[in-house]
Amino acid sequence: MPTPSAAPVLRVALPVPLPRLFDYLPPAGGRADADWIGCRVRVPFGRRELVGVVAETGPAGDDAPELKAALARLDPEPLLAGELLDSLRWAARYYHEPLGQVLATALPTALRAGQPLPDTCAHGWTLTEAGRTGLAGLRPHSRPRRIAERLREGVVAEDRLDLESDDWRPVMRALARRGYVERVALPPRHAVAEATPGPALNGAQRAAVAEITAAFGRFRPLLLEGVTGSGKTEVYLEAIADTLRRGRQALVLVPEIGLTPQTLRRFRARLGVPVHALHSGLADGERARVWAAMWRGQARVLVGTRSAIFCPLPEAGLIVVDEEHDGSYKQQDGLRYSARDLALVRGKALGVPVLLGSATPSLESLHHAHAGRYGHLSLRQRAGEARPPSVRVLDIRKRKLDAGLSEELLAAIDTRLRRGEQVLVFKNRRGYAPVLLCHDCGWSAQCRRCDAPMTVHGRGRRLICHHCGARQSVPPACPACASLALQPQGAGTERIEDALAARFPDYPLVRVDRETTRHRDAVEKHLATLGDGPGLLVGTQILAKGHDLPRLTLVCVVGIDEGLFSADFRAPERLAQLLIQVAGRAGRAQAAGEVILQTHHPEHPLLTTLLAGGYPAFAALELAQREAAGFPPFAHLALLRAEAPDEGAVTAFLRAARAALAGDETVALHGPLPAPMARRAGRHRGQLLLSAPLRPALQARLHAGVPRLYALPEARRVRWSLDVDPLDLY
DNA sequence: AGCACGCCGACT
DNA sequence: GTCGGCGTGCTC
Repeated sequence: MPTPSAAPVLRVALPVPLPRLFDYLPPAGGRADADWIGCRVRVPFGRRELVGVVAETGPAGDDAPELKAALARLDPEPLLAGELLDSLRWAARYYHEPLGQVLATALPTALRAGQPLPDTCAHGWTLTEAGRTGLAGLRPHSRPRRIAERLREGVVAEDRLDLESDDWRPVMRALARRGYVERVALPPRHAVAEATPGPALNGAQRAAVAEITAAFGRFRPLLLEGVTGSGKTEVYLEAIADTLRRGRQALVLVPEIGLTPQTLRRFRARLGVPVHALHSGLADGERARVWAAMWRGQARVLVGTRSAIFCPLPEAGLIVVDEEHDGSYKQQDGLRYSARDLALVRGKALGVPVLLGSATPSLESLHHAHAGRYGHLSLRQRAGEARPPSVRVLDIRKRKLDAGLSEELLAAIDTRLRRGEQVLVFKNRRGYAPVLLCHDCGWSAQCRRCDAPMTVHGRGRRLICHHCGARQSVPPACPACASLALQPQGAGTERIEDALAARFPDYPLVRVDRETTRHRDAVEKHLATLGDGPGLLVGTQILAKGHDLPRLTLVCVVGIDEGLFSADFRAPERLAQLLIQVAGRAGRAQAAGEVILQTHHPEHPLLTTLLAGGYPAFAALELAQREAAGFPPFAHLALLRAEAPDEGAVTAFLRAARAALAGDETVALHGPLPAPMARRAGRHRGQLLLSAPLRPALQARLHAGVPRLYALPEARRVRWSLDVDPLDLY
C-alpha cells in the first residue's frame, strides 16, 4: 500500500519568478507517468489559475505541503520534447532563470495562454459561383479583378500567392466579404513552384557552399566572413537548398530590421518551398501557427528574428545566423538570452552545422575562428561588377561648421548632386540638437527624472528625453539666470536636414529616423520617394544596412567623435562595425562609391587602422586590447542590475548580493557601482559586475549564489535582474 | 509577478 | 463611520 507521499506527482514549471517547480497531483484519477513531461497543464495557483509545463514526474518531496490536483492536461502529446526541451533547460541553467520563465519566453503567446496547438493545414483560395458571375463586374485591371482572375483556373495555394505578391491578403479578404472567393483546405505538402536557379557563384562562394554542405549531419560552427556585397545570401540560399534536397529543415535568423518583404521574396522565389516568417509584426494566432508548422515538420524553411530560435526543429539540417554580430540577437529584458549563442547550443544538440555570417563578425566569433573552434570561410570580393568604395578622412579641426557639416563636405555633396547622383548623410543622433545650453551661465536642460540632458526637437521648440519620453517646450528664458541666450548645441538629423534643405533647395531630401519612420516597411516607401534622380538622404542607424540604393555614390559620416571615446568596452567594436556597414551603402552600383568620414581626430588608431587594414586589422588590434584589459572574449562577465525609487534600497541589495556571491579569487566582483546613467525615469540604478577568466568558474559561482538572491529580504525592495554575457555594461 | 491580508489617513 | 494607501507574505 503506497503512502500518499510516494505516489508520483507532476512537477510543473510555472511562469512565475520563483526558482523552483511546483508539485501537483494528476487530474482526477490519472497517473503521473513520464508521458506527461513536456505537456502543458492548467493548474490552480494561489487564488488564480495558470498554464504551466510538466518538467518532471516522480515521488513528491517529503517537505511538500498538501498538494492540489492539476485541473486539465492541455496536450495529448508533449508540446516540448527532445532537443528543444533539453535546450530550454540548458538556457534556464545558463541564464539562471526559473524554467517556467524560460518556457514562457520561448512559447508563442497563444500557446502560453493555453490555446490548443493550431491547425496548420495549408490553405488555398478559389472562386465561388457568385465570383464567377460577378468577376466581369469588377473594374478591369484593378487589383481585385486581377486576383479574382488569377483564381479562374482553380484553387491557388496561399504559399503560391505569397510568391506572386506581398499583400494579396487584404484584397482577398474584401473579395471574400462579397462572397466572390472562399478559403479551402489543401492536401498536405502541396507543391508551390519550381526552385529558380540563382546567379552563378564565384570561386569563393562555391568553396563556402562546399564546406557547409560537407558538414551536413554533424555540429560544426562556421563563420562566413564576407565583405558587403560579396554575396553571402547566395551562399545561404545554396546551403539551404542543399539542406532541403536532403529532406531537412533550415532555420535562418535575421536581425530585427533585416526581415523585409524583399528578403522573404528572394528566399521564396529561389527555394520553391513555402518559406515561413516569424517576426514581431505577426498576430498571436499567426505566430502559433508558424510554430506549430515547424513542430509538425510541415514548415521546411523558417526565417525569423531573435525569438525564432525557440522554434521546434524536428528535422533540422542547418541553422543560419545572418549578421551574427548584430545587437538585436540579445534580448534586453526578462530572460536576457542571446539568440546567436542559443543557435550554437541548439546546433550542437541537434548535430547540425551553424552558419554565422557577417561582413563585420563579432570579436567573439573571430576569436573562436582564429583558435580553430569555428571553421572560417571568407568572401573577399564583391560579387558582380561592384567595386569597394574609396574612403577619405576629413579633418575638421578649426574648420567652420554649419550644423556640424564642413564646407569641404558640402562641396563634395554639391558635386555629386550636380552629376545626378544620390548622397547619404549619416548621423547617429536623432532630433534637432542633443543639448540645450544657456550661453550666459552654462545651464543646460536636464531631464527631471533621468541623469541625462534633454534632446531638442521640433525645429528647436521642444525638449524630449530619449530615456523616459518626458517632453516639454523649450523655456522662453534660462531658468537659472533668466538670460534669453538659450542655444541648441550640436546637431541631430533634424538640424542637418534643415541645413541641407537650405543649402540644396532644388534637390529632393528625405530624412529617415525613428521619428519619420515609425513602421518597418515605411523605410522602403520613404526611400522610394527619392526615385532615380539626384537627391539627399539624412538618417540614423536605420539606414546602415539592407536597402539597396543603386544611385547612391557618396556616404558622409558625421559625428563619430563621441563614439571614439565612449566608456563602454564594446564601443570601438560597435563603431567599427557601423562605419563598415554604412560605408557598404556607397556604390553598390557600377559607379565608384566614396565615403567621407568627418572627424576632429583623424589620427585616432581606430580610424587609421580601419582605413589601412580594414575590419580584420581593426579586429586584431581590438582583440589585443581586450586581452590586455581582461574583457571578453578573454574573460566572461555577468552583470547584476538593480533599480528602485529609493537609492538606499539599491545599494543595500547589491551589498547583500555581493556577500551572497562572494567566494574564492576565481571570480572577481566589482561593485556595487552606480549604473552609467544612475537615475532613469525616476528610478535609481546600480549594478554588480562579476568577471572570471574561465566560464565554468563564473557559472559555478552563479549557481551557488543566485538562489540566495531570491531569499534576500533586501531583494523585495528593488527590481533586480541578472545579465549573463551582457552586451553593455549599463 | 500577482493577489490578498492588514493596519493608518481624507471623504460621503 | 468607510474607501484606499502600499508594506509583507505566500503561491505546490
